[in-house]
Amino acid sequence: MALEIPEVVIDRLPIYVRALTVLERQGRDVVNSQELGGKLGVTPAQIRKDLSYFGRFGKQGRGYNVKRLLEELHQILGITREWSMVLVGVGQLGRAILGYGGFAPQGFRIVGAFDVDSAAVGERVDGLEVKSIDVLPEEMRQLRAQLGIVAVPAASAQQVIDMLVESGVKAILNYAPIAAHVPPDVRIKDIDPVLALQSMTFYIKESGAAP
Amino acid sequence: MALEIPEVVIDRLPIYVRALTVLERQGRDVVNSQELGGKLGVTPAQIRKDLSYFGRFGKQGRGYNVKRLLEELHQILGITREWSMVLVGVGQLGRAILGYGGFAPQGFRIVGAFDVDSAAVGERVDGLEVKSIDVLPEEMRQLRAQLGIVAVPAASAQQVIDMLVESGVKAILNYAPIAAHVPPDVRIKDIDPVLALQSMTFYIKESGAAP
DNA sequence: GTATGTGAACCACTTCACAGCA
DNA sequence: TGCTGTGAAGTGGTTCACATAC
Repeated sequence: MALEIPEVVIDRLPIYVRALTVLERQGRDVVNSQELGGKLGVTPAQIRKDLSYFGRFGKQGRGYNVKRLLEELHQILGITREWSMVLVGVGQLGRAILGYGGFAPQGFRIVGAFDVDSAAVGERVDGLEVKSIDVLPEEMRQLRAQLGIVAVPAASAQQVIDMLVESGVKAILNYAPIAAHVPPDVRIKDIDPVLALQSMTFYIKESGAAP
Repeated sequence: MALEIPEVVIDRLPIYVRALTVLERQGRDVVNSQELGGKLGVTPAQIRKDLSYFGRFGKQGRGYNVKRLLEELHQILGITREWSMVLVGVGQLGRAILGYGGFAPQGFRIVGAFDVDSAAVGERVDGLEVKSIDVLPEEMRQLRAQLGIVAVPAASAQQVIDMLVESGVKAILNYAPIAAHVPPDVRIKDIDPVLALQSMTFYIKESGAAP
């Protein structure tokens, strides 16, 4: 159980969780690495190796107990508990994030919403009062959110990220189209659909007629 | 110019484009791999190696001409032209995608919107009439969209993806939380903020107090 | 003098293949 | 017998370091 687990491995664990959750809901007791791999487009060996970083969760000749493995993965990823998040940027994108129903069922709750635009401040969106970005630091002392979501324009994103880091946030989900700088103890993941599209067009650029 | 360019390389090109676009707007003529790397959190050697797959765009002793390199990258990625996309799923998430202002400036246009829900069909959202999923195949013959965006619930996502593939779509941006199966000639990229969050909590799970 | 382009060396992740256990 | 767990082998990507060009 070495201390150096590749980040790619950690990135795969949530997809295992997702697939196992489906299996559990279907009432499946056991699954083997072959079947799980088939569903996810991952080789069976990959799955077994990934899991072996954390322990021995399977039974030879049978496979993995779905419920047991799911619990272990929850534990490993730290998603047995609820996580509080603050959102910065309550424009069109920010509102969509606030309204997104996919976070809550997985234990991620948005507990604060902030914006620079004084027009938005004071407004109530999805049950949350939008606060001024200026009060972020003091509000954060109450909220104690460990996660931040950034949904501001590129121009102000780095500044907002600095404020979140300053306020003690340890992980950031960044929707702004910038390569942000954060201290080494802070995690950041970018969500940028345009980048995804731009890399896919490379592979299909010869095919199909232009409009 | 080998035929086997690593996918990771292709995935980085759009971030180079993004950074170079900013530099161009600032009126910068030249940039070297050191500076560009600093902005992006990528080593200078990485950038040079990545670019070397496609040609020699730099000048020794000087660096890269910003405008020239940007044009080359646009060409490589196939983003000199406009791309048409169809959206399937006009729920809360789909509406947010339709309203998202980040696609159009990069040349990605949503030209069709579809839904299973007959209540949504016929409605006009962001200037587009929502059509029934049933007419997707025939509509696609007119629209000739090469890209598809999937914003339907997990339960129907694979089915929708199959239909898009059937209709000739060659790349899919998938917002549904599933590991979809597509033929080898079809590209797919997933956007799932929950997965991003769940992998970050691994690293921060010891820190901070629970609510 | 300075920064690119690139083989070679290095490192990290994936896959293999089989011993070991249920 | 069947499938896990895992060292060892293999593969692919990154970094080095320097010849090359401006």
